[in-house]
Amino acid sequence: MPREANDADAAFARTIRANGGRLTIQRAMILDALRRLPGHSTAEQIHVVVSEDQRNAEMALSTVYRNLDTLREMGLVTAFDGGDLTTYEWAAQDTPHHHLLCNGCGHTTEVEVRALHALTAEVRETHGFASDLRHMAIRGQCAKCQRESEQPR
Amino acid sequence: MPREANDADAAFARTIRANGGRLTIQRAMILDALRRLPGHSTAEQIHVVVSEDQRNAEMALSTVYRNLDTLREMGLVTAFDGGDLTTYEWAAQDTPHHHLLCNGCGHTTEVEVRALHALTAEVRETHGFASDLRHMAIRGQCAKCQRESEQPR
DNA sequence: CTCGCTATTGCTACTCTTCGCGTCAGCGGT
DNA sequence: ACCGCTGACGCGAAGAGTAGCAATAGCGAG
Repeated sequence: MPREANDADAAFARTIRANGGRLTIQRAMILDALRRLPGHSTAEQIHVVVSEDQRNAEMALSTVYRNLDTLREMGLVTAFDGGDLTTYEWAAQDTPHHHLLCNGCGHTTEVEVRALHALTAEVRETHGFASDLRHMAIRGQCAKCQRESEQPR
Repeated sequence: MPREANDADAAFARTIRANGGRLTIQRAMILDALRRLPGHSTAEQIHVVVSEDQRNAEMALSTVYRNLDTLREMGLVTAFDGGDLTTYEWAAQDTPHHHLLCNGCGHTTEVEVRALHALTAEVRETHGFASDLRHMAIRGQCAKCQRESEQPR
């Protein structure tokens, strides 16, 4: 067992307790699955991984959803609703990025946007709101769909 | 019949046809409902309004959803998924605004954010993406939830 | 180590939204 | 004014995600 894992586990437990939560086997298993899965994963995928890892009992799908939501509230997980499925990602290993979501074709592109610092600052000053800009969805029209709608048949 | 209505109807029909769509009675009725309903409305509310207005046949709820989605793709309607229900708004009468969505209490606040111009510009230059910033969701923690998590019990 | 409080789990029922498919009706062309 | 092509409608059912509730199990206190 590498040392990192223990550190991460400890930090995980600390954060959960700090929010008045409990470190259950289910949550530990979800943490594990999230660390194992690269990038965005759906609740269903996480459920499958967790079910394969038969260290303990099976887990209800609703428990997966519930915990992902709880962990998101605690800031340990980021969620992104891409119009179709909702995907989740372990916040610690998440390189901050954003999603360009095309209204036309529904395609999403991951990008990094520098201009968001100004946004964070403005929202904090004017509303005391601490924005979490990981996984923000920016709707609009991608280059391809723009061309198509400008030159109809 | 005021003149505006006819103008709006004509523009509506033009936009729909330009996108290869057809102006059906159902779409006209939804347009009407959206103009009548102030601010954000759910598909269910729109369905109710449309059903009261018995000019024509009833409309299936799935038709309401389908058309709202189609109109959104055409840019005539803006949609916002507030974590619970999805709300829609007639784009023409929509004062551009954004939503601060708290991860903790789930409360949403409508705001206007000036810093978004820079974001639009950056995304257009780097990705050729025409962002539609009406109804953007900004996740984070509201002032109240920040205080609560800083001073636990 | 044991006890008790209460957060969490599993199950099931339910809600919101989308999909598939057969039928209907805009709308462009004759 | 009539035809035909194909987009749109209605209906029924599937899918994703949530809520309610009784039973279970963390975790802090004694």
